[in-house]
Amino acid sequence: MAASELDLEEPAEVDHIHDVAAARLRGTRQRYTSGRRALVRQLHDLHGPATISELQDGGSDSSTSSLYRNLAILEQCGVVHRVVAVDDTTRYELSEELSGHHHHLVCRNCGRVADLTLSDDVELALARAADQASRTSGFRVAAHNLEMVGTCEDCDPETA
Amino acid sequence: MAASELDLEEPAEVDHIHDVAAARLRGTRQRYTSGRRALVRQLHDLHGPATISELQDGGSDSSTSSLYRNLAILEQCGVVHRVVAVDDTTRYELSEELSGHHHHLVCRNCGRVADLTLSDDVELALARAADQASRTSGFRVAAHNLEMVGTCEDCDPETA
DNA sequence: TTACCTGCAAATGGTTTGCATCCCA
DNA sequence: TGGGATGCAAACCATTTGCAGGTAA
Repeated sequence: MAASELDLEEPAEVDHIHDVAAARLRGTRQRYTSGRRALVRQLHDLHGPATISELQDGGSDSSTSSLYRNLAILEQCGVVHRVVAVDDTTRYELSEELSGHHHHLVCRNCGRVADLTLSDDVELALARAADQASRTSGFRVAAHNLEMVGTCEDCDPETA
Repeated sequence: MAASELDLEEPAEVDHIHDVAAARLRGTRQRYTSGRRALVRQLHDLHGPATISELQDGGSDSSTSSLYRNLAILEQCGVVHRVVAVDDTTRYELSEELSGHHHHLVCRNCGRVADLTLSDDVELALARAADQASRTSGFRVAAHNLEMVGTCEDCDPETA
């Protein structure tokens, strides 16, 4: 990307994401403040869901309580999605509506989480499995999450 | 099942599970106490992963700290598996080695979690997806968890 | 007779909340 | 200029840990 080194946004998708976020907040009489905008921007730039402390280390200058509050508010309006991975840490990412449908790779050693997009035929198989589960279980299945658990390249002794 | 109404075990699988648990503990110089045995029995009898308070309500007479300690110890020797569902509650179940490979249905309203077994062809598709992810991502994928999220019959307004 | 196990109570740590202040629509 | 937003510090709550008995091998 040839974008500016500064904090200016890359126009295309990011602007759209900001527009959606602002609209969603306006809908409930809330404001798209600079802190919230920075948060959304940060979540967009990352390659996978981030923990609170990763967000703070990543340059967020909001207080911890504001981070939690804003993430909760953005989650309520469907802009942010909360993820709890096997290592028990809570992470946040943009909602699939904004980031596209995907799944996660989780490192069982360091807790790192990366996004993973499945091929269409696997997604189709999952959708059919969801239908079948709806029919046989009494649950009305609305979504599915797949987590592939393993060891990332940094933690894999075989790779080193 | 025509087993006794009392607390006597059903011989078949449960005995095997107790045997495995006892052996695993012995391997690390630990004891299969009555509290641990009761815990394993309780986890076996339930239809899905249970929370600490469900275990306590379900008749466990161990102290809370012993419950946590024993679940951690049993997890370390591969008898118990910890699950964190979307609603943030930590749950425990017998490991897949003892309960068989399965996935979970989660009610996004009440947090209830039920076991779900997928058809072989879906499992095959997932295994292939895991292979592909291993090849393309740098992660060495060792396991996968699928969570179907929806509304259980008790919480579904359409069903009522 | 040494370990291991248990229960109680205190400590921990991530997350939430109360409150006073700040600030934008 | 009023209602939301923020920061700080205190509160909360699930989980962990220290310690002083118990208990089994």
